[in-house]
Amino acid sequence: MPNLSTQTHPCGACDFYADSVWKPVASCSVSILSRGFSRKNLGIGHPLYHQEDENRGVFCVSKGLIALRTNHHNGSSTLLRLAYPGDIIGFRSFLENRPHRTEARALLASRVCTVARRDAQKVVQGNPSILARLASRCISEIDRNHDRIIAAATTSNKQRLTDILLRLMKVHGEPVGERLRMQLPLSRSDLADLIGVQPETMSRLFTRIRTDGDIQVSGREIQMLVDPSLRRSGHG
Amino acid sequence: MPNLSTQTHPCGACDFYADSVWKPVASCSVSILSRGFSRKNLGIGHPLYHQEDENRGVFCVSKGLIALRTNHHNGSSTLLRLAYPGDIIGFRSFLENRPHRTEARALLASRVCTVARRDAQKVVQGNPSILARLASRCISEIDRNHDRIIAAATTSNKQRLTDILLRLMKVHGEPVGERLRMQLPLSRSDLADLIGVQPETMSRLFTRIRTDGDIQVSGREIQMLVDPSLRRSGHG
DNA sequence: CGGCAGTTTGAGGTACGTCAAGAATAGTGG
DNA sequence: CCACTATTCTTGACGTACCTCAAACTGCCG
Repeated sequence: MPNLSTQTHPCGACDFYADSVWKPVASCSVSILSRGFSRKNLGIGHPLYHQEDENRGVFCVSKGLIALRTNHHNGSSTLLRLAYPGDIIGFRSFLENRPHRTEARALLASRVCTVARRDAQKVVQGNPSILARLASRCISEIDRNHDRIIAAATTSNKQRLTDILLRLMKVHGEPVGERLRMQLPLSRSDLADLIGVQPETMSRLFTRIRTDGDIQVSGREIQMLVDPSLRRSGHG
Repeated sequence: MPNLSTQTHPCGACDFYADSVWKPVASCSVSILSRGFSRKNLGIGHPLYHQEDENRGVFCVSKGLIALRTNHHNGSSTLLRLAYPGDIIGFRSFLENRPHRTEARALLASRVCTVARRDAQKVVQGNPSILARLASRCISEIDRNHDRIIAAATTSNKQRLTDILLRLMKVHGEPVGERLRMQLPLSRSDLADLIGVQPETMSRLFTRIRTDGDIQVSGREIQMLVDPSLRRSGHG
């Protein structure tokens, strides 16, 4: 039975507490936050929510990797975002009170913290600075989207794939001698959905990257030098 | 000399007052809002702000059409948004307290209302529901960006240009007999920057659309049937 | 051993980028 | 009103990259 007056913040022990959207929750509201708080483990491939689902709250990735994807009528899909620990997802449907427009699915074994919709609304109403932090997350998403739109318009698909591999390596890579190695958390199809090409083209892009020699590719295992000075390769 | 207690809302006479982000301003804060409020006319091609400029406030388009564009190092540029009356622009740099990442420039003779940065901050702090409305505008921008990313990945450039022309016609078109006619507010280069192709390709896309026969093109003058059932043409 | 999903490879068609030149348009000044 | 210029737009030619359909291959699991 928790003591309401001294109740600890549910995110207090989280690595990302300093930047948590829930950090500004005042002590008197911590009990509401705690009431709506729950944690959930997701195995690889398991969904957190589906497209068109009603919003159940605000989700925060605590561990692993979540893919946000929209499925199209013709069966294809587009990968819109990779959500890492510390990232908030589901905030659009929460703030606009509408169904999800993307599905969220674990690419790696993941852990997600949820603040149930009703309680999240109460806490946000009682503390505007949470809304300010949510707005900041919105703006980060806008920035990411703009970067992606610009990259799609100005950069070759091969270069964009290289950029993605470098970014993934920074997060997932582990040093092996003077190299970095990672197990790709994404299938070729997922990468194709991320770049916006067909799976066959993605396969051919890997062929071209492999023959360039800077990046070693063997199935989902990727290796490269620790500090690859390969941002040069032009827009081909 | 305005009577502070009964001061009228500066947006009160605006057509978009019902959805204005400043509508929730309480009567006691109207004086602050009014203090920071100014209106400005922009001739065609004139800038509202430049890329890298410090934020001067929150801007609301009152009349005309504003293009938000990012210029790249190599001299090219990408058109990220067309802002119409009622739209808020410059909110990212305002909320995040950072320089603009886009430039804003009038495509048509325009009028823009500004709430100066310092006063806007005060008013927002005093009324969280304004922040909620700003967040809602952020989400609209995210939705637009997602639609664009999806369209770029799944739709042919010819179809995307057709979609843009239809959307522009809804706003700018005027009936002439059983047809709609408009003067394109965008140059071929601007449209190329919007779709993400080269100007030469944009010219060829127009050639192909013209030969399809559903849309008549003559320079910047576009005509089509009032209710064109031409959403059919596939992804060719 | 036999499926099965994910991936790769091949062949042919289409569309886009690039460089280049030419045509149309708008703006300017006489 | 015309001539002139600058800009914008169009067209051509050629190489590259992507899409589509198809088939073969891989690893994995039953």
